[in-house]
Amino acid sequence: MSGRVLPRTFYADPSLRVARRLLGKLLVHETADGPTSGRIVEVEAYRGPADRAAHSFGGRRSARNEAMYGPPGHAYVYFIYGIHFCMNVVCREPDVPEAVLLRALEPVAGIAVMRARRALADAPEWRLCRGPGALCRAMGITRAENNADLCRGALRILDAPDVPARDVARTPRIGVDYAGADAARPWRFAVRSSWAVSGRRLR
DNA sequence: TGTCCGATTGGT
DNA sequence: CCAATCGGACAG
Repeated sequence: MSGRVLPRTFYADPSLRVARRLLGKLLVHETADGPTSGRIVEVEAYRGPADRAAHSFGGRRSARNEAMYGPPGHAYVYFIYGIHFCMNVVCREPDVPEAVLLRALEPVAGIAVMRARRALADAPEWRLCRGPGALCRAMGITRAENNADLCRGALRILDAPDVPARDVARTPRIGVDYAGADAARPWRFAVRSSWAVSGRRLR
């Protein structure tokens, strides 16, 4: 599992740009269970105080979303529906709360470990990291990884070839119908050719 | 302190 | 379509 760790400057940009560029990169997590990794194939940009769908909408700041206000290149992990965790990558400089939600990966390494963690009988590989909650479960990402530095440590993102524009789809974000006009903005990015992408089939 | 509901998932 | 399951956000 080699490859350069993405430098902090990669994340010090608007979430829309970071989201697009994150496609194709490799998320790695080394735990006591063993290493797991996957290629990022679906993400969503959350754009800060002006974005009704963002946890930082209106400048909301609390213990839960504090990581969003921290330096770029860190994880923002939150607990949702009493069951699942979701992982975001924090963007931009401190006090500018933008982030990118990781929604799906193509499993690359540690597939047996992922399958064991998912506790889904005979889960096919393409299902292991499909969806933000599923991805965290398979990768062993929980509350403990909130605020983790992605540039050094057990949870990190490695550089890998960019996905060409013709293979990238843009759609509205999923599960944010409450966000009014912002619900329709095309801030979800997904790799068309990937079988691991969540939701409805892309074109 | 009490109520409401979510950036989800998997099974019916 | 719906239950699972809990803690954040906000009203009072």
